[in-house]
Amino acid sequence: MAKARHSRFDCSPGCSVEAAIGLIDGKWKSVILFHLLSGTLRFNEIRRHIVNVTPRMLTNQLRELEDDGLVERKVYAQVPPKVEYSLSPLGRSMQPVLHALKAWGDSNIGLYGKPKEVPPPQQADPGERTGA
Amino acid sequence: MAKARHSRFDCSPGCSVEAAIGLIDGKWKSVILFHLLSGTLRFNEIRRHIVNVTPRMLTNQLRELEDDGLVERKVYAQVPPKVEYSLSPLGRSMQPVLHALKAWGDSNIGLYGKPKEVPPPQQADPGERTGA
DNA sequence: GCACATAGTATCAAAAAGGGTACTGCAATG
DNA sequence: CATTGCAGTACCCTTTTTGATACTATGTGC
Repeated sequence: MAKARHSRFDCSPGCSVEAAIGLIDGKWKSVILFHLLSGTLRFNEIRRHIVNVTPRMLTNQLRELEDDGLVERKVYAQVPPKVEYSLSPLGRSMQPVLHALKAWGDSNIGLYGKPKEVPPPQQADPGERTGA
Repeated sequence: MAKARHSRFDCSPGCSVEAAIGLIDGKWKSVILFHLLSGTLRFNEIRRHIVNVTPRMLTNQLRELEDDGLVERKVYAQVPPKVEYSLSPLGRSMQPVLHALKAWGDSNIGLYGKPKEVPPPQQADPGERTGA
């Protein structure tokens, strides 16, 4: 994220982890990056890839990604505007992360946004807060 | 994981990425998970690991992680309360992601939360928006 | 003339997310 | 007796993020 919303780094070992996700959180960023892994895309192409993203949001996220140096934006001075977005080398270096994320999601999330149910061992009351 | 099983589903491929990220975003979640990778911790231990986290926030994030099945919470009915947090199997399966994140952060972030500067080739005006 | 497509902006609003501080109950410690 | 530590809660507030819509400019196609 462009504005270090994620904490001030006093640098416990988790810092770099946090910093890294800080750059790819945001509702659409990771997805945008993921799509860009496959190649350069134009604004409306991304829009069509990611249903439900409004132009405002897309611009927003793309700008932040650009500001963070993960994405490159190339404008063609044509009459029907043409703007291409692609990963920068830095963005491309994010590939392992994105793949790890996707791999995890594919195997642990039921494609509906929630983690798969882990069958509880033999709990009578799985939802209890275990209050003493 | 290249193809596992095709989710015969119209969700764009980025979905699982987004879902995965959705579970570990939040200002402190990834750091908490990261610390828990090393082993079980008690509430105040985590607090001490992550400077600047307020109890409210910590509870908050831990509860969300618990709700998402990534973290397990174990309460001991002792008099000075004792609560242990540890990764669930699902949370542990996040390890590759967390490590990828950390690896990326370590090599691409200057420990101050910003991506390392990529030395610009020979640009006189690095900040231009390239407006058509 | 009119609509369409491109790549966005502008303007408004609502909802999350994050944050601070004070406070709880109880036992052991000093 | 007062204090400390544990594991949080309660309350209230600010900031950030997300969102829908409508609107811009321009050239092409009908």
